[in-house]
Amino acid sequence: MSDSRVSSVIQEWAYSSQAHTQTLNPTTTNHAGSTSQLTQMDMIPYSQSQGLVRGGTDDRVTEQMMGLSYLPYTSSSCLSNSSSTGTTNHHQGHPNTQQDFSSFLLPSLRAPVNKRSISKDSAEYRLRRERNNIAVRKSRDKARRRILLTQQRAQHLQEENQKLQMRIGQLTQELDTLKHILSQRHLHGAEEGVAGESNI
Amino acid sequence: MSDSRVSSVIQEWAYSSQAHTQTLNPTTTNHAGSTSQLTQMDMIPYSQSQGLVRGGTDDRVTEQMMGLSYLPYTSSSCLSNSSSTGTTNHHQGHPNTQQDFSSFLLPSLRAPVNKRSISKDSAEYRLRRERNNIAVRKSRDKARRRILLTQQRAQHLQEENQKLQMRIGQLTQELDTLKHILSQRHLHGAEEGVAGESNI
DNA sequence: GGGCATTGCGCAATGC
DNA sequence: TGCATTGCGCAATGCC
Repeated sequence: MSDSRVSSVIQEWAYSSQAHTQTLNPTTTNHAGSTSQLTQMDMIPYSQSQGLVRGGTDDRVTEQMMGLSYLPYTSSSCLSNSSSTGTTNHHQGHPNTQQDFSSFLLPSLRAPVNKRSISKDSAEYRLRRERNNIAVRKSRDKARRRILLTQQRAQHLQEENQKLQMRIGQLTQELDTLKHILSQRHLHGAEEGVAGESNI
Repeated sequence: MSDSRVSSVIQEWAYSSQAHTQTLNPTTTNHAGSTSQLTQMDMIPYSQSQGLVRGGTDDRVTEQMMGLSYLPYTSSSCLSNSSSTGTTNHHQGHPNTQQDFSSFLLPSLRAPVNKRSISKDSAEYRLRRERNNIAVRKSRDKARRRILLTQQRAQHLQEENQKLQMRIGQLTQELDTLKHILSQRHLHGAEEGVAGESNI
């Protein structure tokens, strides 16, 4: 769940440093910076934060936190950037004047040199994209259903809560009544006892 | 809330017919077709479906429906399409061989002829995009918080429900006890009454 | 009308 | 390897 913007930006930058030639702004890395504020909440995967809503008692999340996370990443302009075929428009903003420093980066951050030349035109790329798009739609439908179910569950629980509260009120009142009767009868019984004795 | 793909596709197509020159597939309109299946659920605006979870009892939404909505829209390839500056990559897929039929469309569906020539390079465009991006992040943060709160609410309600159930159990038992005592005392009182009379 | 808010979508990174 | 999840930007549309 780690913030993908850092790596993606670096990677994109690395990409651009080897093949792209766009006019971009050197301010993009702020993306990662400003968003890292809302990590904690965002980082909770659905399977954990929602799954079966189990876990115990420490699911509480400080809701107060995370504000302003939507402030402009950099308010940079991010003007265009058509990659090999002008298809992508994401993670723009890295100066083309950038030299290839990828060799100084950790291997994990280095640009995937010739990652099978993701041609973006290749049928394989389109196939993968299309499959991912399907998966994305599927996943989002699932998420929507999950959210809706949670809302309905909360609604149902609230209604049930009210009924239970009312039931408790009834029981309590009934209990009070019986207690009162009992105490009365107790007194009455004592009086009767006295009266009986005086009758003899 | 209506499916935006229809109009967007038409609009994009109209756009392309007047200025763009890409090689695209004429299969895009299917997008609208396949997604219209999951409307009902998707169409519920947060302000209504979640807002203050008020409204009454008709919030129920047929959860059974909507499945397979993630099936491929068209499995079309949607190869690239760098608009004026190669920035966008959405709603692609409209043959450049298309002629301008926009004049035959209803005014509301017609392409916004020279909608101030959304140059995509203009500072105004970037300004609007950036503002929208900020709004989108803000809105999504809000949605995430809302979802989390709903989950926590459901969790809390469930716990409270269990406590209430236990309380009801206690009260019921106590009530039974008192009722038993009362019935016993009733018998006892009757016996005492008989015993007293026979004593006379 | 102008601006922010929502929402569906595709892309890319990453998780599993 | 492939599907699932998630953040992001774009565009359309809703809502003042």
